[in-house]
Amino acid sequence: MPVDLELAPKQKRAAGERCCEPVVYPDVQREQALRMAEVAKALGDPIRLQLVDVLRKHAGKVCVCELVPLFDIAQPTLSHHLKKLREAGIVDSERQGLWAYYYVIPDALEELSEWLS
Amino acid sequence: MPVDLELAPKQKRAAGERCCEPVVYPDVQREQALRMAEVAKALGDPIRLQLVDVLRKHAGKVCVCELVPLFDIAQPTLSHHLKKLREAGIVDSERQGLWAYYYVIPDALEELSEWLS
DNA sequence: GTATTACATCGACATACGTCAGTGTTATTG
DNA sequence: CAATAACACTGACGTATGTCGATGTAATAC
Repeated sequence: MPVDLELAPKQKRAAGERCCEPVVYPDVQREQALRMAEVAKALGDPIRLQLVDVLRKHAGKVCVCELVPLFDIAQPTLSHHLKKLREAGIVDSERQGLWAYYYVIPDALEELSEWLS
Repeated sequence: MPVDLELAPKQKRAAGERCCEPVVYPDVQREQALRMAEVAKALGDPIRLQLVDVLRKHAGKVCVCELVPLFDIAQPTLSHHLKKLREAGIVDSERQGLWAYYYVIPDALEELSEWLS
């Protein structure tokens, strides 16, 4: 997942010259960076990261009522975090009666994971 | 990298009963989540993610003056992003005369990368 | 010395974020 | 029907963020 991009070689600067030439920016990578940054941003909160951890570990679907006591935050705050994860495309939910079951969307983390490795 | 944590099994709720028992929260995972979330947060901006991408690709050290023309932002803004990456422990820099050279700290992304995979 | 270059820091701004108490919505219980 | 439970949404709050122009700092060129 590299940027298709060549950097100008470094060299001693002559008098009154800029140190480097401008480089063309490839739009190819831009949208991918936007997608991955969105995922990373959603994981950039310790509670959300642990939420994803729990959901991934329990490969099935987990009831919100089981998540609430795991964290020292109010229920609306947890609901807010789950919404953020939903908006980032990392998790999805299913209603069953009174309960809401959350699960990690398969391969949602794959692009970022591969770029990181 | 799992959370050491057991979830209460789901079951039909009897009249007037809560749907699940409270669960003990393990502090073991907490600090790891804080570290990984800090890294993820730093990667949660498309420009910073691309900065890391460029620096990783060019395994050596890259002059700031080569990074500026790659992005459509002012130089102080880029400096700000580099500072964020430094504070997150992802990159470090070296001064050489007028130039500053940035590089990715080896293994800085490893913990998050392994957790994601 | 002065001028110029590379980069960081400062101050300001609008926006986004994490958090909560309160409220609303929907489904189940009795 | 009314009461209760699970969860989402609203509005408010202080704080953090991304951005820029202006300024500061240190090194090189003349």
